[in-house]
This record gives sequence, structure tokens and C-alpha cells, in this order.
Amino acid sequence: MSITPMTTSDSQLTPTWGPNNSYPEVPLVMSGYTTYLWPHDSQPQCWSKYQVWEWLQQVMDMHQIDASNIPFQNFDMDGHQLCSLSYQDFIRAAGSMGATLFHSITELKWNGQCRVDIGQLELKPELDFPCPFPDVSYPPGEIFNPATHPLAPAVSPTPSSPDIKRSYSRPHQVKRHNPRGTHLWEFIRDILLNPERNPGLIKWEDRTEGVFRFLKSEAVAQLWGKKKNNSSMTYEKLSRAMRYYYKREILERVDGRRLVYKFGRNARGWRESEK
DNA sequence: CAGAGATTTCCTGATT
DNA sequence: GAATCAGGAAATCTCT
Repeated sequence: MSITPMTTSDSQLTPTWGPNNSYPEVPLVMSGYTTYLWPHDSQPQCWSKYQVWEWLQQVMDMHQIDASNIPFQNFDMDGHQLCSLSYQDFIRAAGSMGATLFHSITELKWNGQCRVDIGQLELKPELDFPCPFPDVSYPPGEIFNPATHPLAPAVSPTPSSPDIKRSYSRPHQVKRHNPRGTHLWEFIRDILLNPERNPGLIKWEDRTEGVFRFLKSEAVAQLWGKKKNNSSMTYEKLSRAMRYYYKREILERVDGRRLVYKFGRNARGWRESEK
């Protein structure tokens, strides 16, 4: 096995948010739903619209519910607005998941106000840069473990959210379907959704159409490899995985343009506003 | 342990 | 010629 040591230039490999340990390991143990310490501002009131969506995605992940079942467009708002929603607003916006979301945000608000003993968690109060990917770097086994999650209720899908899928052969136990945490396309999406944390790795070509372009292909591959604990990841291999997404319509082919991809109908959470 | 899903690895050939 | 793109095929990993 001759792994050519990346012909990549150094300039490609220095994402501002962490050349070595790019991802602050922040699996956390806050109370209740907030199993991960939210990497963003602890005050949801300060979240941007993107962070609100990330939170949505996160909560869905925690409850094993496909995020595509939540109408993200109903949450086209920043943290301040989100925090002002009533319980009923959440129910209206997210159906049966509304209660769970309400519970989660209430808890986060509460935690933010009370400054929960984050100190006892191994998190540095002030990270230089918040991890751009909320669920990044799940050390296998250390992360959210549904089986031991203290408060995770068995979210029972109700008629109001007909599409809630996931396997519920065992109604009392939530299960992850996502074997390795974040999927590649989600990883890519999250880089794009965090422009302030994206040191020129990938860039939107057409934001509304979901067209984006890799600027530092090998750097992204290295980052992906780091996340997967695979130091031999290359753009060549990453792109093969990307091509598999065409068939699943998570990505659409963009002909003739190198390093350019486009999100497909099955990719969720990338739109600025899905109105 | 088997099976499934999602890559990962390798490879050949075509394009840019 | 190098970097990409296209896919097929098989291997690997993790989870159910």
C-alpha cells in the first residue's frame, strides 16, 4: 500500500478551525434532551438561523427521527424568534415533534440562563471556534447513547407527522440508523452552512439551487478522513462516495464543471429558506 | 452471526 | 501529464 502523501499543498490543509484536532470533542452530558453540549452559544437566543436548523437536525437525530419529517421552513427564524415561540407554536410548526422541540429549547434556554455546570464537563468555556458540526467527532461509543439517555422519551410517531419513519420495531427504544454519525453529505452541508467556520473549503456557487464547489478538495477529504479516523482519505475516494449519492438523489450531477455538485431532492437542511 | 447501509478502496477508462 | 469524473466490484465497518 503506497499511500502517496497527498500532493496537496499545505495551504489546503489548514482550516482555521483546527489543523490537528479540528473538532473540539464535545459530546456532552447536559441534562435531559441536551445530550450534547450545544457547540454554539449556550444561549439559543443568540443563534443564527443556521444554528436553529442545526439544533433541529440535532434533536431529530437524538430521537431517531428523520429530519426530513420536520418542515424546516417552519423554522426559518433565528434563535431569538425561536425562543419566543409558544408551545402551541411548536406544535403547529412541527406536529408531534413540536412538544419535544419545545422541551429541548426550553431546557437550552434554562441552561443558558443558569449557566449549568458546564465546568464539570470537559468543555472549555471559550472555544476558539465552535465546532461547525454539531455531531462531529463522535468518539464511538461515547456519544449519545439512546439506551442510556436519561430523559429521552420514546417519541411515538403520531398521525400528525405521517412520515416519521425510522424503525420502531421496539417502541420503547430509540435507535440510530445513522451508523457512523454524520453522513458525508451532511458533513459537506454543515461546512457550507457555517461560512464563518469554513475557511474556503467549499463554496456555494448557487445558494438557492444548492450548487456548490470544492475549493480545497484534498483539505475537505482530509477533514472527512479525520472525522472518520481515516488518515488515508483522499478526494478521489471521497468523490466516489459523492457519486454514489447521485443514484439516491441526495446529489444531482452537474455536468462539465469540475468539483461542482448540487444537492438533490433527498438532501435536507441546506436551503436558506425552503419557502 | 447474518444482513443491511454507507462508505472505502481499487481500478480502468474517459475528460478536461 | 495531472486532476477529475464515472462507475463497477469487492472490502470494510457499524449497527440492528
